[in-house]
Amino acid sequence: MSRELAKGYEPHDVEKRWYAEWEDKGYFRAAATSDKPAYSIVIPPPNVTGALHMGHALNNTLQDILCRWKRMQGYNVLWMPGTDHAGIATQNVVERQLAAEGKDRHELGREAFIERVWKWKAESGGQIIGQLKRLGASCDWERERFTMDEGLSKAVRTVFVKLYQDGLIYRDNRLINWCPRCHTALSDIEVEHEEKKGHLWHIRYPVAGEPGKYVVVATTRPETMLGDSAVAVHPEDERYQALIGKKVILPLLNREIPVVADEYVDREFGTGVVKITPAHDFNDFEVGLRHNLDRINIFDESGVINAAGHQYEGLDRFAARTRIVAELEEAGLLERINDHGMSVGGCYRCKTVVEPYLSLQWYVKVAPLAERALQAVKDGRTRILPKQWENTYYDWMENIRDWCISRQIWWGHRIPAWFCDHCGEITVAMETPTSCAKCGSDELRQETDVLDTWFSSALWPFSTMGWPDQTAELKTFYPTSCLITGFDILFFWVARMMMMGLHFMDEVPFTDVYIHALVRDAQGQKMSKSKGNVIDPLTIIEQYGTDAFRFTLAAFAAQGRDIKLAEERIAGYRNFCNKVWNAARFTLMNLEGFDPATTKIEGLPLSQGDRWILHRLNETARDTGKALEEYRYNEAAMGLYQFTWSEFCDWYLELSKKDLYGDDPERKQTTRSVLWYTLENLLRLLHPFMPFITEEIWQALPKNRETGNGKRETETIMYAPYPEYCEHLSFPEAAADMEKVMAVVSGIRNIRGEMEVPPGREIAVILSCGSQESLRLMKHNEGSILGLVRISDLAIGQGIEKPEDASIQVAGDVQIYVPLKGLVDVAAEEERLL
RNA sequence: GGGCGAAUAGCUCAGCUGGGAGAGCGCCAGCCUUACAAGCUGGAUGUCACAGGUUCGAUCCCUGUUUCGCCCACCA
Repeated sequence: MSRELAKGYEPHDVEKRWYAEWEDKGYFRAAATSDKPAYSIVIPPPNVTGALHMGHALNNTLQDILCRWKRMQGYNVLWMPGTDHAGIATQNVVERQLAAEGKDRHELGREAFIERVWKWKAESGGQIIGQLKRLGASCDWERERFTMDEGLSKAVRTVFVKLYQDGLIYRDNRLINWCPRCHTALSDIEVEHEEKKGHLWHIRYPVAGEPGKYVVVATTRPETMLGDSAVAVHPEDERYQALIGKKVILPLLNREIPVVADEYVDREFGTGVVKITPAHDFNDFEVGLRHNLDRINIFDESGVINAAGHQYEGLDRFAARTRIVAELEEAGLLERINDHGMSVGGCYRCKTVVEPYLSLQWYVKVAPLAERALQAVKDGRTRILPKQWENTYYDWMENIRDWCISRQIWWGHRIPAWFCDHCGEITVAMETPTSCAKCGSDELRQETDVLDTWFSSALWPFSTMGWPDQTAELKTFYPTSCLITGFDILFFWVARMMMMGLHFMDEVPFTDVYIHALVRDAQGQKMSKSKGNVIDPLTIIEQYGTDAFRFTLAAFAAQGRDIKLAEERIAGYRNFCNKVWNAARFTLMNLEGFDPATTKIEGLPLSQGDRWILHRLNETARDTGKALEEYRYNEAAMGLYQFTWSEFCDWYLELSKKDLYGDDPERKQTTRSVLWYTLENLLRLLHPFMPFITEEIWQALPKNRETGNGKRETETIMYAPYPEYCEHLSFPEAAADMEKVMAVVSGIRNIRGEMEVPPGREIAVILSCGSQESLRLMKHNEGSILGLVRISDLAIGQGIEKPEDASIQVAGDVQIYVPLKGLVDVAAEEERLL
């Protein structure tokens, strides 16, 4: 029995009701083993600390569309959900809370702090999961994982131990990027470079033993001079030949440092003399290696000058700069200051300016891993779409440097390495060793560092499926079918999953990678809290409904282009939802007592209009599927929009009234069948995009009783088969004719106005054929009703300027009938009017 | 310094393998028409950034220019 639908679509109640139902019934569940073909996607795990933002909304809408579509196509779909422990980010959140209580983590101690983070996670972490549900995400929630849960921790330890044994993990004391606020090392890609205005200070370094003589060095960071252990010139620079091998006096500290010759120096830049600070500059570090220079670390872990800076000890690095510049000037050693643009690196978590910092860290030797990851894409075993991202991927993989994986924070996977204080042996093992394997001492202490968050997420495609155990899930769902993500984590995540997947599973982690755009505001600005231009997806959902929002995102998701989200567009698709809703109401009103089982489309006496809409439905199904195959979400969405509104609603529903309200029972029944069939299939096509409204209407549609006890093949539209192109419902000639009808009706509109149109609500346009002229337009349609227009279509008040305006040149053979009031002879009308 | 992308109606954007310039919103005019005023009907609006080239034909392909945006890079 059909249910009464409310006059306008009210999303909130519908969304809540159906999501609960789907979840209760276990419709999102994937089977570990199944006869059906497998389709799998792993979610890019959002940070536990996260709240749903536009990026998530887009990313997960696109994934959900694919999952729902594949499920309807009969696949055994696994959408693996979960969250990331987000080391630094999460630690920062909890540290801020502590700060608000006037405490810091060191007061608590490591264990208590970690406990506190877990407590926080239990209480308020994972709100994003609830928000994903609001979005309609059809993840298999029963499988939800966390990058620090027991299974994933085991996977992380296994990988670490194996890589260590393979010689792919090592420790080294070198310069890394250090965040003086987070107090941890960062990998190269965790540093965000920004062009900033700075200065180039030209400083005089007196030559030792030659009073009055000095060389001028140019630097953007005068405070680092405290750590200078040389100045360098180019070996072939004629100006400075005499200087090479001599010593200069480091101003302020009055330390003698050598002048070295190194090809690294650019003669053209500045004065051609460079101060060398091996402990605080990546280039200088290399120069220092070549010339065996001291590495003088002048900062503590907060970027405050340490004892090596003598009289400046205790000064923050920027305060030190100010003071050093002032003192140099006082001493007459500051020659000049130039404005100078430069790029400054900031911590990707807290934006603090990072410091090149000398320290002992753990690294992954990535070159061998990268080679395979590179090859897999070149071979096409993994496709990256849009294709232009392949180059970016290649470029990065080809120039990749070793990955610093240790972090000096507490929240994360603690590195499974133990140091023996007696013999210095390092034991790397799955479980805590009881004694040193080398000297037998039981005084072992575990490494305090934890792993980079991205280390555990690199394992996500297989760790979530139970690896290192050989599970049925791995067998069924690995490699995954597709990964959908933003380009911002191509290096952080995608590239590393490729490396780890190939190394540990010997197979790529996914066959397709679809890179989507960034969501910006309507002006094209990146959304950020500081700019105050953030649009909250949940506010949008409240206001317009999830389906409208999802449809908007899909319609905007053109490949390779950022999305500038304009709120008016969302309103437009909210209207579209309402249009679908009302088309359904109209259909339902006319389907009283209709049983789809009794009237199969095949074999019905279809009118031209029937054939046309069935043909267009058929084409739309074909086009939508094809667009989705190619990740052309916007084309799929736009095609459905056009079909629904401009064809089904604007034309077919109007045409159908003639038959539905007419007195030909056969026509009426056929029309009801076509209406039902078209709407039912349209709902299925729309379902991946608009899951809620389509389920609500689908449930209200008359059920096919053929399957027994009034039930459908499936209880939910989620598992109703996705429409495919059917050869026998292809009526190209009907489509061609209908286009002509539309053209003719438009033509008739041109002669309205000066026609006397009797009162009444509708008229039918009937075309009969006779002459050659009309045959050209209407040859298959003798005597049939081709179009129905409302009386208001024939608006009064607009005349014809010239005969060509009446594009009904065949008017002599065309008659307009007004069913309620009799017949208007167009030929006569035209005669009269023109 | 390399690399990538974009420039189409007032606004936000489609336009995939050269031949019709399009959508939504906004604007103007008219409609409370029993599916829908979150709607219906009609209307106005464009040197498709600029300059060359290829072609019977270019928004689309090629070259160059300009303007924006992004990514990567160790020139102090």
